[in-house]
Amino acid sequence: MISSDVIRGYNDTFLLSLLAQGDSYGYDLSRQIRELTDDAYIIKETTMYSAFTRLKKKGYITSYPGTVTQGKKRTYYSITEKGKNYLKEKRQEWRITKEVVDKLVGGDNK
Amino acid sequence: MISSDVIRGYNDTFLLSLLAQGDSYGYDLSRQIRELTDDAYIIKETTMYSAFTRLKKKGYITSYPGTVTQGKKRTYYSITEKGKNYLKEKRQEWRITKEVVDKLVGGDNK
DNA sequence: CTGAGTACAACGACAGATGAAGTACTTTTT
DNA sequence: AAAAAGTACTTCATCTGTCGTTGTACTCAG
Repeated sequence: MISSDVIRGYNDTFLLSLLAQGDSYGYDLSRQIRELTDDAYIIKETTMYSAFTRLKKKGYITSYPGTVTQGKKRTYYSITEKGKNYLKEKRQEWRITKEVVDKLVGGDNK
Repeated sequence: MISSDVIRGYNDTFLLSLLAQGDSYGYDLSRQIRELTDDAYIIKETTMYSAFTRLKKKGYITSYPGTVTQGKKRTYYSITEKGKNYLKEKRQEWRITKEVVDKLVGGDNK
């Protein structure tokens, strides 16, 4: 199980990437992450909610109250144009990061 | 230019990976990193030297004074067996991390 | 009525990265 | 001969994202 610390700073990008496919709320996004990675990565609740705060402050997402279906009321999140641009940059950055780390971690890793 | 924060936690692995090819000293290792990545990643001095302290404390490297050739005296570093095992684990981890992030950053990134 | 699941929030602690500054000696440039 | 640039390392305080703990609040299955 990959630690969140390993991919530090990319949690924001994960959330934005999922939100780019449609509005959603915290609990569901964390479930999506877990399922997409076959339990290889499970985002911590605290990590996720502090990410939302950060993303909102930066203007990358907006939030609105959702319909209460189960338990506590949901908060839905929506990606903004600014958020989409940031996501684009991050996707580009990830491509370069991969190459850089591959070279340096090296060891003929097949 | 990739920030060290992006690949947080992997600086230790970079240094170990280079030391696995032979003993070296700080300044030279930082130069190797810069050249290997074509200036795409330049490790900060403070980041590197604090990494050495950490790696020594964990028993992944040992150090010994080198011959003074230019300026201040060099400190050479050597990877230990424990360090080699850690490096192996990290290389494995990186392979998984790449897959996980690829899935989550997604967006048909070509 | 108890426990598991859904859904979120506040708080303090931690660790790696960073910026700024300093030490010390050598080589190159002006 | 003085200044600047390069080599090589150190100390210290600060920042930021993550993590652990705890708490709130409601629903549903047994």
